Amino acid sequence: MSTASIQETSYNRLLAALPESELERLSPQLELIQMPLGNVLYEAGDRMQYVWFPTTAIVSLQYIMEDGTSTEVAGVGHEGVLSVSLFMGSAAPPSRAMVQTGGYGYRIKAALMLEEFHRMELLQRLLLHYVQSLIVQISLTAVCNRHHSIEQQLCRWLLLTINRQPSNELIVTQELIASMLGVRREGITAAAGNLKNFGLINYRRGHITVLDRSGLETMTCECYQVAKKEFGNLLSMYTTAGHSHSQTCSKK
Amino acid sequence: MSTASIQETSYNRLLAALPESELERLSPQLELIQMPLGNVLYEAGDRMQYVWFPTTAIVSLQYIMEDGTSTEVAGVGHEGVLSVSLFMGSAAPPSRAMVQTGGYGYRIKAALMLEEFHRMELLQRLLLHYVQSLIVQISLTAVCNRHHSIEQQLCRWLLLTINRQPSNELIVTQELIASMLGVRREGITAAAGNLKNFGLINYRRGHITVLDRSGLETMTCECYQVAKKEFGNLLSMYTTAGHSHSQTCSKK
DNA sequence: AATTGTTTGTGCGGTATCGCACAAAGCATG
DNA sequence: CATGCTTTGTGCGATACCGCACAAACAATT
Repeated sequence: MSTASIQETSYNRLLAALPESELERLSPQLELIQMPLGNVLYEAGDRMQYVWFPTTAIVSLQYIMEDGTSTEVAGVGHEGVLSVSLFMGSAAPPSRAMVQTGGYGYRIKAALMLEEFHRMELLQRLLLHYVQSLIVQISLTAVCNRHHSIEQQLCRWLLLTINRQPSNELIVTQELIASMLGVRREGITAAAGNLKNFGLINYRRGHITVLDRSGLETMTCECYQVAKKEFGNLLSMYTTAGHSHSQTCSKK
Repeated sequence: MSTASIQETSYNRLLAALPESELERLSPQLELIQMPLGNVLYEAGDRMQYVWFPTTAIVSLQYIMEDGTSTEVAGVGHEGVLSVSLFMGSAAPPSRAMVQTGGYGYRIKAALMLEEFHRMELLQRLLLHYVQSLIVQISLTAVCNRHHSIEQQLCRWLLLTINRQPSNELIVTQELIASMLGVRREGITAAAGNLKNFGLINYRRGHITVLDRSGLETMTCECYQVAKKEFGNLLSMYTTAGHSHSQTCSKK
């Protein structure tokens, strides 16, 4: 099938881990391709046409921010696969996949790959889809840690937290928030003091009350909106009028 | 079944999204419980006994570092579920789950929940397990961004990258590495200069050669070892002598 | 009402990283 | 081998955050 041994299907560890029978079923669909440096497999939000299994290439998953700057949240080499979101039930990936080290890999049409998942129970689909949202959230955390101020992160944390509960009064100490965000307690004190001066929140020992939600939303970083939207999409997809048969339909 | 409306199963959005028939099958197994503040559902590495669906409680997923300090990588409220690693094929979670806002939730024995996944094809299990490793990697990125120096992060990045390719010479500019790690190019220049002085690496325009791998390993942060081990476990589980029938066996 | 322990506020020097500006070195191309 | 562009090196001051120390405010308890 292929000539150079390093380019054989088995060099991708995931493909190699499949039993003979499974691999035989897939291999007619697998296409050996070059993956040159700088090649963008997909952009965030794209509808993915393929699933890639790198052999010698290394692909970088990058989270792109509004100002165009990007941060790598993970790398994918011969141990992995790209277009993971597809398996998770959402065709639109949260990050860009760009070849960071040129090389070879295999690709297979997304639709074919999805057929392997068509027998999944609804419960399984649902949970997997949630995991996808979780991945987004973790990614955002990584991004936020690198790029945004304590104040912005505090806003994000407050908003995400009150969205999950009925009241707009949180029962937490600044000390606890600090350990959540991985910063000093004094940093939280300072940031909270500012937000209080702006009239966005109020607080006393162990309690924080959100007074102006939209005010917080303007102060926080983009991470909040993205995270919120991600969960919103997930939930609306399952709670409204039954479940679409095609997993790849986009909201348009 | 339960009295207070806010504590009904439907208040957890995932449970609510299940069709009647599915929920009826699960509900006899679901146990309404209190989830008091500070309660630790599981520690990183624990064998999980339950799967939790919070209703009013909020749980924090925390990555614990060697010095005992912790960072939240994600929060889980009524939109989510805990013990996700279980669905992903690895019973040992990468992070601690601690109740951050006291409240209620439902729990179900892990073994029962796993039965819902027993019909999965091997391919599906494999891919899902990989996703779990990916989550770990993303989490580590978040942690590393917050807590470790550019120099440590550069070491980690170099090691993870050369582990994925045959040669120990990378073809990247410092500029590119900087954008990967989300820092200034000058920061990479400084860090690389140090590593060069220590004899750990050598480089020229667009090329970096790793001279002393174990030297880098001593300089990098714990994140590297964790990430490496995570992928190692994943791969060894599928490449050696067939697949264990129980997904919950620990390496001991 | 007094006491006690926890939580929050504040000040100060230290450090890592940033942003910018520009110089030096390296590679490629004609 | 000379030119030109990219990459790497260096030197600032500015800034955000840290670590520590301690004071002030608060709530719970006696």
